[in-house]
Amino acid sequence: MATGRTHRPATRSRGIPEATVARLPLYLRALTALSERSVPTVSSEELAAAAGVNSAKLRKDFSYLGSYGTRGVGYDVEYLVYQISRELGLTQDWPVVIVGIGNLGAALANYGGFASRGFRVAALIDADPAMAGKPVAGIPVQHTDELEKIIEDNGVSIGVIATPAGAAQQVCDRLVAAGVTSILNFAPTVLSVPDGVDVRKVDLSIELQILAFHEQRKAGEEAAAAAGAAVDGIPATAVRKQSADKGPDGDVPAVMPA
Amino acid sequence: MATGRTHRPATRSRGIPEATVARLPLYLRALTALSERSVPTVSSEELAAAAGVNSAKLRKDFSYLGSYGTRGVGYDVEYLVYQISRELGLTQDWPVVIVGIGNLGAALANYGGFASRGFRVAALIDADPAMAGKPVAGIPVQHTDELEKIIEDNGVSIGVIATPAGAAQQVCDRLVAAGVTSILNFAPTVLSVPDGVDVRKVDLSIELQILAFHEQRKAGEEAAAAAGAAVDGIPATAVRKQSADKGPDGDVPAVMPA
DNA sequence: CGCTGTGAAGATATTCACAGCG
DNA sequence: CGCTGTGAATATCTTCACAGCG
Repeated sequence: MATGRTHRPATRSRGIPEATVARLPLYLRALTALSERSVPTVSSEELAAAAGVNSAKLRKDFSYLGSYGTRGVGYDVEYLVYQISRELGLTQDWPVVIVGIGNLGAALANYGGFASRGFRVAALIDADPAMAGKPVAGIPVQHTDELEKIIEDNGVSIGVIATPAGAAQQVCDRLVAAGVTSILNFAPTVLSVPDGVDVRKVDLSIELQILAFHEQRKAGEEAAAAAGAAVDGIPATAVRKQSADKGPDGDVPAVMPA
Repeated sequence: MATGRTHRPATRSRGIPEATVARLPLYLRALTALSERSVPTVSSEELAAAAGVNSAKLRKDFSYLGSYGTRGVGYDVEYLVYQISRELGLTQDWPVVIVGIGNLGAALANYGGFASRGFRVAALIDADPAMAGKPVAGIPVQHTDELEKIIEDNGVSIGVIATPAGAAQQVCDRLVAAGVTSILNFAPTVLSVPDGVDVRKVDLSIELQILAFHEQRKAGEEAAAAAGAAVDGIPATAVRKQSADKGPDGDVPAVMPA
């Protein structure tokens, strides 16, 4: 509540469905691997297997981009690599800033997948004065005070937030005010952003929780009638297990304070 | 192609839709924050705002769990925290191993959100003998040779892979063979796993590419008829931009080799 | 004949809008 | 009267299955 909208409303881009967009990078990676092995063409079946999807889905996805295949043959690898890259906007250079250079921020700075896809780490920013000047992944860390200047000087439109949860919204606001319109958020918080700004979220703990859900299900199926459903009819005045104890700060990833 | 199935087929658990499961952790986090502030009840509207979703969706999500609210009032925070925790399987302890202790692995090991949700880092594993014994986040790193023993001794069913792409499938196979049935994969590769094993993927570079897509779109809308569509009718023998150069190993996050 | 491209069917997910309980 | 819980309407995504091009 307050700062207006929050999530991207499935912007319904040109005509390409969001679900398809989310898979294009997957196809691109598989195609790049083929390209490096100098494979000239692939069938939808082969490429789908390499990307971990089914072939009908892949063909439908590609159909939104245009008719880039050849019936009876398959797809030209190089051609598709180019088309998908272009569609994703990877034929241009995207300067990116990473804010919050703890373990995670450092891992991101070192991540090879960035540079290899048109993303260039323009700057690393941290609130800790002791970090200033220290090189991480060959790039000197700059202090948060410089944030606005860095964004403007480098024409940065994509920002990565890897700070503790408590600092994320504030950093986000500054990034947005300085002109950033896309944010990749690793802090476990919901960010409020104005319309027109995209936020994507990566949350390690959420992924684990989803796994735990399915894991529990599996265990339940095995034990089935074995142990029997012991815990279930809880009185309306709950039981609670591990909610309001533990440290004062909910969910903060223990990266360097920013 | 080869190792059988690949992705989780939307296991369609009890009756709870996958999309709902994916949001439960979000609600849980918001509720935990309220709980810490000793807020006794919330309306769907308030909670939805805190979780960044709309209230109709939230109510529908909760309706799959049961009727835990009170009409005219809202939801009891503590009670809901418990119910969601239980549904997600967080009332039990999940020992987790992290394989690949580079920057990313270390960030994960230090991540507070794990411990706070019933996940316990049972062991850190790395292939580099030089790492063995070195403590990371207070836990001594063990060598890959011990992997099977560690899994069995600790009854681990969830594994986190933070190795370079090249090692991921191999590590995955060993984890699965040793009894792991849920995997969180940070390596930029498609993992093949047998039926019954869940894989979730977190891919930093994919998220950025999705942002770039939308970012490009925004730019395009602004410039609209300005610059005009210059690049488009490319001959079928592509142009390629940045595919087959760069280091020999596609997408590897530059974490410690495993 | 093989494989793409795609309508149409089916499955999921989201949103609306309101009945009905506290 | 306020707010939940939910059928019904809509939107989105996936899968099927096959026409039709190379």
